[in-house]
Parts: sequence; structure tokens; C-alpha cells
Amino acid sequence: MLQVAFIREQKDAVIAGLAKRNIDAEAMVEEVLKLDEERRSTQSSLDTILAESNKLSKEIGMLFKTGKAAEANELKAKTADLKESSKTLTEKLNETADALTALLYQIPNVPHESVVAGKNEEDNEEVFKHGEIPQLGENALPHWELAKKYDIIDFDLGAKISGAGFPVYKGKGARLQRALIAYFLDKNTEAGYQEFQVPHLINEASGYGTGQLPDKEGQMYHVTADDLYLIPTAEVPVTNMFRDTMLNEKDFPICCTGYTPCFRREAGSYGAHVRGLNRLHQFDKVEIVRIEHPERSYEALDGMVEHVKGILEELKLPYRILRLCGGDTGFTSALTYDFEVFSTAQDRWLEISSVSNFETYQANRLKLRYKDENGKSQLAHTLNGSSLALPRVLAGILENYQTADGIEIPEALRPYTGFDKID
RNA sequence: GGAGAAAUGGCAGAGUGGUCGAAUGCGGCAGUCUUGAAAACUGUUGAGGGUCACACCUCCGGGGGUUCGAAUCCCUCUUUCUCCGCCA
Repeated sequence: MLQVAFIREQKDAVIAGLAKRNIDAEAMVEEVLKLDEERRSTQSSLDTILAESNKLSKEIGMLFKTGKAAEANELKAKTADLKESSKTLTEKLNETADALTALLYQIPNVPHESVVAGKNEEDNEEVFKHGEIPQLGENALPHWELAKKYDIIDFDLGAKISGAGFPVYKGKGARLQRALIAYFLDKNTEAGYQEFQVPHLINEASGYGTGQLPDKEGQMYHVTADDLYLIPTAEVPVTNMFRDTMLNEKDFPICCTGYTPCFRREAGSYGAHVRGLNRLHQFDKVEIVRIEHPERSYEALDGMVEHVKGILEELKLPYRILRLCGGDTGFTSALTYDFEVFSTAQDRWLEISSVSNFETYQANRLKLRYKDENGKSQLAHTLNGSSLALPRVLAGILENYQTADGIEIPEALRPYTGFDKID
């Protein structure tokens, strides 16, 4: 969430920034400032009462110690009023603070200055494009047909044991998937990211920490018996490792990578555009997460973008990079670049990575701070990106590498698959 | 799942109702000494709110309670450890 002090000092910039998301934030911002004002004045009144009450308690203690019980009891009587008003004020303080927090949870991050105003994906800016789109001719098949033809992914079998959106990978399909995971993890660790294996179920506090809760509650699978959520992305457990953490400047940068399955309910998503691997309830993803010094986070974001570019170029997949417009940028993000691979047989771009800088938005919820050179604690910046989301990369490979008699395996993956063709 | 023990500052570890935000040690930082370093010595060193700055308030795993007063007593939750049971 945004810091109240930031809203107070940069009110106009906050409103102008949120306008790029098509949000008229003026009323919310005014309400935040009002609640904050109220919170502080209530706190101050309460402090005065508590100070008085602490003073009396100490005096009572001294009196008892020196054997003046009568005087002590006299003072005791005086504390009753203080107690009553401190109780009332505490209640009011809690109400105000809760209302303030609840409101702050509803305000998304302020977009970076480079982000353009826009409503939806149509307003995103293409900032980079690379690779030749292969000419496959009339007989090119979409990946779900290829999956059937070569018997490498079985959607019906998954539907039988779980439901739609839970594919079963078979044989060379399963092996290709495993190869991609290993390949991505190796690329990431070579680039200096430390590998982690993290829990796939998270508690409520973690959901709040990275911003999935409360606003995306419906997107996650909720295991009610134990009040845990299935992770929608490794971002959640990985970033939450740093919840309630005080870092030193020399700890930066912190670079993590991890492979996890991801679970998303994707309620209400049906139709042709979600066919095959395009949108799933369970999919695999290798994620990179960075914790950065605020002054270097955009440099880090660029570095992450370059890193993902390197992988896609090694896989020789045609791709483009979009800088998301205000309306399409995720709730918690200040700046997001989406990577899309061109899926030849479907004749459309598929999002395969999303690289974001959250600045202090997550860190504020997470209480993820560091000590600056003056010994003052400051919020760190958090970033993350996919490198990469498996199903659509797989779709891209199947479709772009198909030939009349099989699917070629990209050169870079062959050491991992152990075969160079699916046929 | 059953029985018991525990949770204190970056770490270790005192503290069982009243000048305790918390002894002590280690670590960190600054200084003295040294050509420099180490060692030794001296000082300093938790977080949040609040203030121009002080004052002041809150925090001893989380939440609630008792009390004029709680790190200390009670309830509850979570986590860790030991023993038993079950188990990939």
C-alpha cells in the first residue's frame, strides 16, 4: 500500500498518477488524509492520558514502597477516570486506524512517470520487437492439435481427474516441460539469482504482504479447513520470505529465483481464446524476484528485462515487449513490462512474462526495510518477473517449431530434453 | 493425533508484579593505540508513532484479560523443542 506520508506530501502527484489508471482518486485521497489527521490527533490525546496514568502508577508504587498505603489508595481512585477515557480513545484509535488501512488497501500503486494513461491492453505501448515470424503455411496447427497429434498433452485426462484447465503432460511433453524448468532455473542462477524451493500454500498474512489479498481474493484457491491459499505465483512465497525484515545497504541486491506450480481460479474465463495451454488453473512458472535499493530499482528492472530477452533470443522465439498503460498495470505495480511470444498457428501474441517494479508498495505492507547510510530505516523496493511461464512458452515452441513431420526442439533445450524432435 | 517444555533487542542469554525498553556477552559502529591491520581499551548501538527539536506514547511470538501498575499472573492462538503414536 501507499505510504500515508507520501500521499500527504505528494497529494496532487498521487491523484494525477492514479488518473492514468482511470481512477478518480481525489475523494479517496481526501478521506485518507482526513482519517490520518484523525488518527494522529486521537493518538495524541490518548498519549496524554496514558502519560498521566503512567505517572500516577509510579507514584502509587512509591507510596506503597514507603508504607503510605492510605495515600496510595487515594490516588488509585483517581485512576478510574483516566482508565475509562483511555479505553474510549483506544477504541476510537483502532477504528480510525482500521478504516485508514482498509482504505489504503483499496488504492493501487501510483504508476511510474513513463507509464501512459490508458484503459486496457489496447493502450499498451510496444517498446521492443525481436525475431522473425516463421512462415508455416496452410497446414500449421495450433498447439492443442499438435499436442493431440503427437500425444504429448492430454487435456481430457486432466479434465477427468481434476477439471478443465488441468492438463496432463505425457512422455516427451512432460520431459520438455521439465527441460524448460531446468533450463530457466539454470539461466537464472547463472545470472546470479539464488534458487529457492518454497511452499505452495501460503497463509493470509503472506497474501496481504504481496497484495493478493484483499483485492484478489477470488483469484486464489482457498483451502478453508486450514485457512491457507494455493499460490497464484511464486512471487508470493518468495517475496514474503522477506516480510518483517531489516536489511543493510550491503545486502542489496537480493536476487531470488524459484520454480513453482501456480494455481489460479480464473473465474469466468471461457471460450476460444483460453483454449489449450492459453489459460490454465494450474501451470508451471519460474520466477525471479529482486529486493533492491530504491535508487537502483529501475536499473534492476532493466536488467531483468534484458535477462528475459536473452532467454527468449536463445530459444529463438519471436517476441515483443509492451510497457503496460495505466489501466492495464497490475494493482501493486508501478511499472510493468509484458513479454509476448508470437504464436504463429494461432496468429496472436501470448503473454509469457510480466516484469514489474513495485517500488515501496509491497515493502510497505511487508515491512521490508533497510538501514540507510544515516542509520534510518527506509522501505526497500521489490521487483519480480517471470522467467518464464511455461505453458505459453511451450505453446510458442510447439507452434513455431512445427514441421510437416514433427516438432523441432530449440538448440538450447536439447541438452535438457535429450532428444531433438517430437514426432 | 496425545503428553510435556519453551518463545525476550542482529545473535546468545538474564530478568516471576513497581524508576525494565530491559543486565551481561558476542556482533555492528565511532574513537584511542598502530606505518597499516589485529589485539587491547573507551564510547555508542532495537523498532514504530509523535514533535521544528524535545517531551511524551507504544512494542519482550500474535490476540484478549486481571491490576493503580505486566516481559513477569490468567485465557487463547501460532511456532519451536523433547517423548509417544502415525506416516512419504
